[in-house]
Amino acid sequence: MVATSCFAERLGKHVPLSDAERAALARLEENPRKIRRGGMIQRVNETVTELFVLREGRVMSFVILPDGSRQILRVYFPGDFIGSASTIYNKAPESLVALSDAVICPFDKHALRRLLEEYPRVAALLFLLSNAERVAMTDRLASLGRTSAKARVASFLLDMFDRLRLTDDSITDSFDLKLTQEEIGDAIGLTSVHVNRMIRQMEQEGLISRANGRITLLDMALLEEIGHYTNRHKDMDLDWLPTIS
Amino acid sequence: MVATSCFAERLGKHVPLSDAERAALARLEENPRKIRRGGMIQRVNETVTELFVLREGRVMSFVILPDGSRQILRVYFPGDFIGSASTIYNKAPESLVALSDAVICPFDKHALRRLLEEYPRVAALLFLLSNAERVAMTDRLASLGRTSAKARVASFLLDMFDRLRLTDDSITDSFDLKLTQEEIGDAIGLTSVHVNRMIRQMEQEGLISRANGRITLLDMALLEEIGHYTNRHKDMDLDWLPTIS
DNA sequence: CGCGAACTTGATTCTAATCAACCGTGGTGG
DNA sequence: CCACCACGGTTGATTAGAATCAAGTTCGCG
Repeated sequence: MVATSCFAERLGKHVPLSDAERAALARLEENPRKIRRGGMIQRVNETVTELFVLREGRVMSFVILPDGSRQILRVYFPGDFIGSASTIYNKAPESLVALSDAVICPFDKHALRRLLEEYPRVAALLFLLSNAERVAMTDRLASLGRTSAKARVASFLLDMFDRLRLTDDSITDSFDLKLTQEEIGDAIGLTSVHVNRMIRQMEQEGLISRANGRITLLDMALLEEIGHYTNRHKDMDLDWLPTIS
Repeated sequence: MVATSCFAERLGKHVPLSDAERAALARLEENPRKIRRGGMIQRVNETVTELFVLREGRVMSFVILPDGSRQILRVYFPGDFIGSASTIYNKAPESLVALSDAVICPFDKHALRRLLEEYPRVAALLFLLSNAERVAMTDRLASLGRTSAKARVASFLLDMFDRLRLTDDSITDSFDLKLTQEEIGDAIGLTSVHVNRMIRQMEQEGLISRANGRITLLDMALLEEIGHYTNRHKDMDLDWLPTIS
């Protein structure tokens, strides 16, 4: 068996990888670094040449607007590829902060270049996953642009849930959000006060229940309807990619 | 001189391309197809195996929510690569409609596969541009989630302007929007009525002026401030990519 | 035990949506 | 050729949904 990695494992869920590819991906994770909850990984406008694989914990990307308000752009989970913006921009367009204690594996973009050169199939795969991220963004965009506060909360919860379940099979109907209501609000364009009211309302209606930070989804079907949510992870198809050479 | 293409020309603005790469990209555009204004290119949930290069005109991607409201996800200009979602999904997550008479060049995703296999540097380049699209989405996300109606209109106009200028050097301070106020609203999460009020207000304040569908930006600096807008096209850096072999 | 951060709740304000009417213009068919 | 129509734009009045402001309360932790 060849050395594997968090990232290779994730990619391997989509497409079989050769041993050489696995080894190459594992090399990206040679320098794990621990980050404390709240620790800043990357600051907006800072010069960056590094990307990251998130191995453990949770990380968020966000921007702060001139009036001080924050927009959380994305919450990342183990196995996610973070900071891809530095492939095109020398200055970070977004900040990265650990939402929980986390382990990240930084690597220089020149390491990525070598990977792309030597393993074109991996390059293709990264291209596809970047497209998947783009689609995830468009879903959020429709949510923020055209749906009610309640719908946004519902779809946000479902999205977190489905993404967590990708890597953790033990999850059936409940999960630790590990976000404050203020953070939820900053992710979906609401104030913490209003997020609270919506969560509370959904709890009273029997859609969800809560116990010390843990959310249980009681009526998944109704939540999906309320949030206009579609699970994008189910029907991905990458089979048409180049086969292992 | 080797046959070139709309798409190769665009990519070539970022990174020098070899003749072989140009030729390969040109092959994607072998089957141009004319589309009338309003013509549907792709319907959401339909099975799709094609992607497109937009050669002429304008195209938008959008979704319709169950209550009938529409969210426009992206407006595309000549040289743009459209429908990349079908690289991962067999069913289209978004619809594509021509905003003006347009010429699109469809190609099958298996043609893309061959391209990615044979020209790894192009694969890398597509990966990077997909990341750029993702960043553009995050900018919109912050705009919809955390800024006022006026700010959204301002940043939307500036974004259109800067993207048009990428391919059309003759543009200095004015451009044809070719969108109805309702379409603008659907792009930035407002009603047409409110878009009208904002545009009108910005006109009175001397920020912009209008003449039969043509917008002139009178105070670019102030517009950027109002819209919290940053031009992402200026400081892209792809020089670290593999060099021509 | 006391402190601070997160959560909860009510009262009020404000932004944008909704509803409704009207105008101007370009295209169409009688 | 002109009347009419449809679509996009404009404007005012009213409403609704979320923000804001303010004041507790609960919980985890040093």
